[in-house]
Amino acid sequence: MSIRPLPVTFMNQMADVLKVMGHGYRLRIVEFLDLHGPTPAHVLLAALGGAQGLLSQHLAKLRQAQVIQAERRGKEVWYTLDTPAATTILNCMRKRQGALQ
Amino acid sequence: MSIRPLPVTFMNQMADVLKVMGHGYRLRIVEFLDLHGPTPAHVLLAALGGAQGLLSQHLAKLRQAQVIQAERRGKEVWYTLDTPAATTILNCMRKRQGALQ
DNA sequence: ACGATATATCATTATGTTACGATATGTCAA
DNA sequence: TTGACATATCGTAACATAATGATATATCGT
Repeated sequence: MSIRPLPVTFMNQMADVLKVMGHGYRLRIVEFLDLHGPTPAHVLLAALGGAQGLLSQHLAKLRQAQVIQAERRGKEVWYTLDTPAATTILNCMRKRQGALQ
Repeated sequence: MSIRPLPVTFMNQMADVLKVMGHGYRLRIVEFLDLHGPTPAHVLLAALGGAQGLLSQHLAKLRQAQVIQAERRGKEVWYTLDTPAATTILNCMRKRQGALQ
């Protein structure tokens, strides 16, 4: 039972997801959501720092790539991880921590 | 035993790896090496297509991020996957294929 | 030393990304 | 409806990346 190459279009989709996660700030957003579950943006802002507009832009990119989901609750917008792929990649990183540095 | 946030410097390193893999052509290079093992560049070129100089540039990026390793054997340069993280990410993608689309 | 093959690098252009500051929108409470 | 809070978007400058065509380097056989 040999492993076949994945379809090129699928590879390109996955490349987009990897690319979006391939940014320190966004990766920290993803990690925070993985550790703490659904979180409103202002809590992310307090935890991660930086300018409000910048956080919003990064959240938008993660949303576009369907890595996270947004849901408004009153004044707040709550963000949630939307793909188990993100958690899998994080866990892979956690396992490797120490081995790479 | 709760999971702690990964160190920021480590996160940034991993973000670089994800970013480098976040490109369709490079992702296909990584997949090919994962499926076929060590491979000389001209075989990759025949398999993946594109301009020779472009392949070389992408290989250089993957090398810089320590995703692959290069070893000259005579006229050829053989490339090998250098981090199990790449295989883990690929396997994650394989599991998810079909679920995303 | 020469030609052929394999790979890397360079210069350039086009395009995309990031961060910043400012401004706009949405929601609620008084 | 006004103010306060939460979030999103816009314009822009700095910077990074991608692809192309051309050229350079490396290795081998003759």
